Amino acid sequence: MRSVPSIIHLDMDAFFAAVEQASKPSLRGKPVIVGGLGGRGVVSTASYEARKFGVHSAMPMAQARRLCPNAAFLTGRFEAYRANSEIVMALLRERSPLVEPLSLDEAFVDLEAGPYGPALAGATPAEGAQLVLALAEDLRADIVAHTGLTASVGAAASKLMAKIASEQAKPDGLVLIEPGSERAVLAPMPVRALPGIGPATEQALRRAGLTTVADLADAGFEELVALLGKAHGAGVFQMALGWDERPVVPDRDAKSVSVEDTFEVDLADRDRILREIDHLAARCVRRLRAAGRSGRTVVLKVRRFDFSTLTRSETLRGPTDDPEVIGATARRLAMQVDVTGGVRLLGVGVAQLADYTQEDLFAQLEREERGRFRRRPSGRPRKRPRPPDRPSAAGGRART
DNA sequence: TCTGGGGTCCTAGGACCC
DNA sequence: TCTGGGGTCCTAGGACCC
Repeated sequence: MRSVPSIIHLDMDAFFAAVEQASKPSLRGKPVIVGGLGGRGVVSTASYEARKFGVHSAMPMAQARRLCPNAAFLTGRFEAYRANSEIVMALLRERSPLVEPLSLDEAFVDLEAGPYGPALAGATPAEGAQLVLALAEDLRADIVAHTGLTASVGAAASKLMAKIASEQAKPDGLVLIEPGSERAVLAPMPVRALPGIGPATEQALRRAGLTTVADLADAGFEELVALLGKAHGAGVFQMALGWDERPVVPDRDAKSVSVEDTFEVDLADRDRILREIDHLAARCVRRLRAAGRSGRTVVLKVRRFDFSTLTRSETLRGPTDDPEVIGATARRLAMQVDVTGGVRLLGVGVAQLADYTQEDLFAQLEREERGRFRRRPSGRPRKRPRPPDRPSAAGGRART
């Protein structure tokens, strides 16, 4: 691991709410809550003023209203957030070409690959740390100057520790973790401080008597793998030791595109459900095409009245960006789902993405195939009838 | 007060192939 | 007849993150 803390993690403070406050002075210093305003909305971002009342992300909006009735409640304005995000990301890229955005408001930057890389590489650890601190403060000031928004920055020798540092820096702060001090810094922290450990993993670890990161390190590789499975267990053990060699990777291609809608009132009518699926498919395709991609696997997501959520997917013979094909596939999948009692959410997504195909030959094939089936004399089953929860998959592949 | 929307990665079983 | 073993693809679900 490097001896200079030249990886930084930047996290904008209460980003959506802060953008609203920056663009509307009357909101400054007041609680602002951004999220879904409908009956089933949740909080997307709460300003720090609102957090004092106990409001936080993912909280149902109705609860937020009870806790903080005098807040300004706003729906998201994503164009504004995206515009501010682009300004911030551009400022990061001035510091290094190695910028890895994690979301609109968060990114890793590897300063070693930037203009100060040589200086950092040639520096003693102490000099290097001083230089990183100066660069990070300059960055934070630059962001305020260009956007009026504050950011918290963590600097360390790895992504893991930079992320932990930025968490400690919030809000509007800068924290540097000295290379070599990783284990000592992590040891007293609760396991939840490690990225990738959520409520379920925390519970599993607690049942085994492990509550701090030091406990994880002491437990050892074998026990963590037995408890959490191969990949997760091994990853958690490495993190517990402060060990992380993951590079900062810019320009990661999306692996799936999806859209979903939660309805104000559950949908019970099958025809209405099928119409909604068509709309979702059209929206999904718009996003797919905007990204210049096409997809081979169509995924339907259904959340029922009781919040039970299931997915059904079908892999086509080739990638498509045809809304007719994606819509028809999703509708077909919907016919396999029991919707009695009602549906609160529908989603349509596409995975196994490929770069845009000019001719979209596979969509043609899919259309021809459907046409053939329609012409088939009625009453005759096409091929073998599909079992209700097992759509044909291998059969399609064999004809490719 | 019931619980958004957009993603990522992992696991596990069955099909299929050699 | 009590029956391999590995690799890959597909599907479903779950945990997690912002």
